[in-house]
This record gives sequence, structure tokens and C-alpha cells, in this order.
Amino acid sequence: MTIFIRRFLSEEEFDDNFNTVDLVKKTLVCFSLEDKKPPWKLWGYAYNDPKVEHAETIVLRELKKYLGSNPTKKDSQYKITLYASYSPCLTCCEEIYKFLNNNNEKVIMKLNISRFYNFHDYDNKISLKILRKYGVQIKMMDLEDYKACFYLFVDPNVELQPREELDVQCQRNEIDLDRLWSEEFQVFEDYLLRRKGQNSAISFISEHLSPGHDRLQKDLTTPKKDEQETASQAKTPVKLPQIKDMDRKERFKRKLPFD
DNA sequence: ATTTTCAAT
Repeated sequence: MTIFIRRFLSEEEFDDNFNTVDLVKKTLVCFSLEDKKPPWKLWGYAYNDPKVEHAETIVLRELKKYLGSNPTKKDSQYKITLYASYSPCLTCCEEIYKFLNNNNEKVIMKLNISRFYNFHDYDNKISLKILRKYGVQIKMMDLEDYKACFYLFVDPNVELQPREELDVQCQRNEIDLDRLWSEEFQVFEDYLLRRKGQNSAISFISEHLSPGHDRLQKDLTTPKKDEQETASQAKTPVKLPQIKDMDRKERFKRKLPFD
């Protein structure tokens, strides 16, 4: 059993997994499911089950279970936020896609990634692009995201002391992701041909690289770099309030005890 | 390629 529901991470676990220096041979995914109203309906974290399942699969199963046993009202809207220590592989991206497809427009998903999993692997790149096109809000974690993740899943009363090199690595990751978004995959037909007959999710890729597969009416895709810059000029970045400044509603949403 | 990568020793 590698999933933990409604449980906080230890500082050690956070540092072991959400750093960009160590060679980490496991994956940690923190997750939360929220409705229109606080508090979170479901939250926790999961590790991969070595040689058995990736962490995303385990989290999705839990989310599926919750949504299945809690029939959605017609106006319900869920938001799922994931903080993943590695980006999802092709198979996990396909599972995320299926999960969202089954829940149609009732679920939006934010996927915050600490570092790339096999960044130069074509499968991983193209499947991330597909997820983005499908409406998943994908972001490489920056310093604020690490702080938010720590605040939400470790301890709101302790301030994260990020490792020295974290910030510069965040900037590199963001550049990599922007590059990926603008990258054209011209050799795609060749790729399909080469991979034909192999046991891989070719249909997932081939069906979704063609235009017209955007899931949501609204454009929820992550803005591109130039769009982001104009957006960031318009509004200041959201900062989590200090614990003492948080009102009751906010504390409730963050599932914190009251004084 | 800055970039190993959801273990195995």
C-alpha cells in the first residue's frame, strides 16, 4: 500500500522527493480534490509501487473511487491539483486523459511538476503536449509552488527552506517546458510507422495529435511564454498568506485546525 | 543536451 489519505508528509519525505539534485528512483504525487466549497473533499499523497504501478495510477484510482461513490450534481465542478515529483510517462498521461474524458467537464486538473521524467524521450514529450491540448493545466514548479506544496502537504507552520540551487533549476525547467510547447513534431508520421506493432499507446497519440480534440469549451491550456508575460504584468503572483493572517474560511479550506 | 530518473546494490 503506497497511498496515504488525509495524511501529511514529513519534511524528510518532502526533501527526499521534491528536490532537483539527488538521483531519486521513486515518484511522489500529492493530490487534492476540491469542490466549489471548502474543505477539500479528498487529499493525500502516493508513491509508486515499485515494479507494479506508477504513482499517478494509484492516485487516479482513489479519485475515481471517490467520484464514483459521490454522484455528481449537474452543476458540480471539481478541481484536482497534483504536485508530482516527476512528470507523467506516456501511459500515465493516457490514464489521466481517460479519467478526464470519463468525467467530461466536471473535472479540471492542475498538474505541477518538479522535474521531467526522461525529458528526451519522445513518448513523454508528446504525451505531455496532448494533455495540455486536452485542457490539463501543466506547470513546472517554481519556488512559490514548492512553498505552497510544503505549506499544504507538510506543515503550514514551518517555512520551507529551499535548497540553494532550486531556483535556478526551476528556471531551467520552465524554459524546457516552454520549448516543448513550441516544439513542432514534424516526424510524427515516421514515428508512428516505426512504432507500429510495438506495445505502446500509439492510438492515444495518433488520435490526439490531429486537431479538434480540445475537451473544454473554455481554453484552459497553459498560456505560452509570451502570453504569460502579459498576464503577469496584469496581476501580481498569488502568495499564500501567513498563518496568523488567514481568516477562518481560508484556514478551513486548507484543512487547518483553529486556535 | 545541465538533465541518471516510477531501482538495484
